[in-house]
Amino acid sequence: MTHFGARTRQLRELLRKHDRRYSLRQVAHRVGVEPAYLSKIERGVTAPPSERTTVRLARELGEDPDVFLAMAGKVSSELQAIIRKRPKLFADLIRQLRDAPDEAIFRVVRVVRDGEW
Amino acid sequence: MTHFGARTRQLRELLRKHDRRYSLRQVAHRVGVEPAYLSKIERGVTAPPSERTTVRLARELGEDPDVFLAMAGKVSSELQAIIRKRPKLFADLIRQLRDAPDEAIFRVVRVVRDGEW
DNA sequence: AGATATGTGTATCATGTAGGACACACAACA
DNA sequence: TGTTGTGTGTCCTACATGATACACATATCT
Repeated sequence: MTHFGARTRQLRELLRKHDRRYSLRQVAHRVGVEPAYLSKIERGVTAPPSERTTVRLARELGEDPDVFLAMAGKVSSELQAIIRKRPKLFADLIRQLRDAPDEAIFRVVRVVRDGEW
Repeated sequence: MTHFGARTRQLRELLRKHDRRYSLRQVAHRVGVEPAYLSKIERGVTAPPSERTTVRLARELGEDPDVFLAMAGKVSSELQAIIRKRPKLFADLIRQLRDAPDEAIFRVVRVVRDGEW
């Protein structure tokens, strides 16, 4: 398991090869944090940042926010809010799908999306 | 929306009518917190307690832990862990079901449970 | 060579989270 | 009437979270 910071650095350095505006300092500036802080995050000296900062970082680096949040050990507060509105239903559903193959979950998404009920 | 503390007090006082072991002090003792703390929780003076304490309280009062956690503004860390393992899949699924009627979600649970795929 | 940019070490801080300790007033009970 | 139990007010605290500020050495342009 490669930690959150390592992944951040990896993405940033990849982008940097074609665009030198992806220095640690410039990314930190665009994301709205101090360079020293981003440095510590990338090296894993500090725990991953807040949800807000994690999402900004994800957008900046072209990563999926939900995936990036997951690597940061978090679940989007938006998703949590959806679950909290109908806790029993969603808790049952999620536990039910815990060991289901990706394909099965994806099928559910598709079926619901296409309203084939 | 009746807050977490009010609901706790309500459940406790209901149980107390038939069993005087459901005094605030005794419940607090069994749950493992100070009476003064539980008092503050029930009156909403303090924010809802930790996940651990919330779940103990739920069990003590015969409430569903997921529902109780939801009232406390939280989502079980167990459920979060499941989501974090496949963030894209679960994020899509949950957003997809945000506005679905209860019945539709329940049907999904049932279908997956019975393996009718 | 000089200016500018880069990553990092060290120190510090504000706020939130999750409670514990203790005393007090009141009610019930024997 | 004393003892026991009950709920609550006040004060305090340990730890985690989420960062900032600043200085410094090094690397990169011009």
